[in-house]
Amino acid sequence: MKRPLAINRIHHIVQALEEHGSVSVSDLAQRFDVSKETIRRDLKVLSDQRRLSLVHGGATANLQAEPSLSYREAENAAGKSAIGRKAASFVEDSMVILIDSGSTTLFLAEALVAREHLTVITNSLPIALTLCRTKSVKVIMLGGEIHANDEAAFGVDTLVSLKHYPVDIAFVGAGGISDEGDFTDYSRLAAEQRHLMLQAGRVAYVLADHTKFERKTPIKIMPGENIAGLIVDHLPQGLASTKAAKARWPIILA
Amino acid sequence: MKRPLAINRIHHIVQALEEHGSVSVSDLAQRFDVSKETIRRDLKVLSDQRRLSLVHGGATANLQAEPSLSYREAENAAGKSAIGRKAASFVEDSMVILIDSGSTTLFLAEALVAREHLTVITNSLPIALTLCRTKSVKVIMLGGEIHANDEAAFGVDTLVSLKHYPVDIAFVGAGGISDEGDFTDYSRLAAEQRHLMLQAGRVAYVLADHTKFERKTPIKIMPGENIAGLIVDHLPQGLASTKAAKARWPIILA
DNA sequence: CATATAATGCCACAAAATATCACATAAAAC
DNA sequence: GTTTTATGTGATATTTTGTGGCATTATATG
Repeated sequence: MKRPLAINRIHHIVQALEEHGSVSVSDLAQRFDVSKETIRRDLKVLSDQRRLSLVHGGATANLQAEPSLSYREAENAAGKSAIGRKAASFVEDSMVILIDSGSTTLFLAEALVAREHLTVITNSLPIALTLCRTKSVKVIMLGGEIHANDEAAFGVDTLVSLKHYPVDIAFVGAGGISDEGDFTDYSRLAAEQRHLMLQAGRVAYVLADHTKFERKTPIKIMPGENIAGLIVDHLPQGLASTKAAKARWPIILA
Repeated sequence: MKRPLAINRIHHIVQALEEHGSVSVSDLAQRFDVSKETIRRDLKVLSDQRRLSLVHGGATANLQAEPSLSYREAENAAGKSAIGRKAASFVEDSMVILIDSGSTTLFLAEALVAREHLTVITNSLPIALTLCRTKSVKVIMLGGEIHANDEAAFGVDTLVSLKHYPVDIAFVGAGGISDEGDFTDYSRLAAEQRHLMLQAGRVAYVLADHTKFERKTPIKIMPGENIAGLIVDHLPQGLASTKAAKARWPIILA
C-alpha cells in the first residue's frame, strides 16, 4: 500500500492553523484519512517545535501577543498562590526582603500588598509595579537587561546593585530541580544571579511548585549555607528529584 | 460524536470581553449552544489566569494587567499622545535611546512598540514592561528606589548605571517650566537625575505638554549643550514661561 | 424593610469524547 | 534480509460536558 508523505500533512496542518487559528484532531484525521493517533503524533511534533500549542481535541496557534509570564502564571495558579502565602508568613514588618523574578514569586508579592514598613528588593518588573502601587511597601528595583520571558532584569548591573543591600530574607525561584536535588536554571547568567541572590540574604527560601520536580534545565544553581527551606505546594511521589530534595533541604509544605 | 474545540470558545470569550468589556453566562451559553455550567467553567479558567473578573451572571474585563490606570487616565491624553508620536519620528532603527519616566514619555514608548532592533534604556517600570512585551525592542532597566508616584527608579543606582550606556537620543520629561524658560522638578534628586539623563544622550529632547508651562516646581534642572528641542502639543499664549522657552529652545510642535 | 421569587452559582455524578500507552504491522531505508 | 520508521488498533486513563439537587444572590413586590 502506498503511503502519502507525512510532510504534506504537517505542511497542511500549519497552513490550516494560520488560516483558522486552531485545528481539531477529528477533522484532520477525516481529511487525511488517517487515524486520530497519527494526527496526535503530528501535533506533538509541531508542539515540541513550539509551532503550536496542544489543547484538548486539537491544537491552537501560539499567540505572540500573549506575554509568556502571564501564561506561566496560568498553570498551577492555585499551588503557586499557596506557596506565595506560605512564604509571606515568614515575613515580618520592617524587614528587608529580596524577591526573585518568576510566576511563583509574583504570588508572594501579591500576598504582601497589605504589609507596612516593608522594603522589597526585586529584579522583576511586575513585582516592582505591583508593590509600589501599594504605597506602603518601599521598593528597590535591581536594574539590568530585561529578559522578555521573565519580565525581569539580569546582568552585571543587577549583580552589582545587589551587593549594596542587607537582606533579611531572600526568596528565590528555580527553573527546575535535578535528580540530585540541586536547583537548576536555563542559563549560566540566570543561575549565577540566583546563586548571588541566595547568598545575599541572611536566610534564603527557594520557591518551587511541584511541576519543577519534573522540569530539567541544564545549569546548576550553586546553593549557599543559608537555605532555610524549599517551599512547595506538594511533593510528586516516586521521582528521583523528590527523594534527593527531601534529603538535602528542609521541605515546607504550603 | 465530534465536539467543537473548547479553545475556540475561550478565544471568542476573550474577544467579546475586549469588545464589550463584559460578557454574560446566558448569552454565551446560547451562542455556543452549550450548557451554562460549561460557560461558567470556561470563565473560571480565565479567572484563574487573571484574564477577567467573575461577577454574578458573567464576567468583566480585568484591567489589573494593564500597564497603569493612572497613566491611561492621564490628563490631556490626546496632546501627550501627539507628543509621543512626534518624538518617535526622530527615532531610527538600531538606535540606543533613553526614555525618562512620566506620563508623556509613556506615550512615546507606546509609539515605539512596532519598531525593531531598538535598544531602550529607561527608569520607568511601565515603559520597560510595555516595551519588553514587544519582543523586538531590547530594554535596559535602570535600577534604584522606586518612587510610587512616578512608578520609576531614582537614586544612586540609577545614576551609576546610566553612565555605562552610550545613548543616541535622550527623551526627558520635566515637572514644570519656569518663567525663565528653565525646566524644573519636584526634588533635588529628580532634577539631578534628569540633568544627567540629558547629558547622557548625544542629543536630547525635552517632552512637555502645554500644562507644564503653568506648573511651577521648585528645583531647576540644569540643561546641557545638547538639547535639540522642546517637543510640545501647543504653546499657551501670554505666559512668561512660554516667551522665555521660545527664546531659549528650538520648539517642536507635535 | 422584609419577604417572595426568579435567576444564578456550586457540587457531585454520569456519560461521552478525547488522550495515552503498549503492541502489532506494514512500508521504507539500509 | 534486517533494521528503522510510520501508522493502526485496542485497552485504559483522563478530560470535558451535561444534568439535577441544593445553596446563594439579585430583583421585585408589598
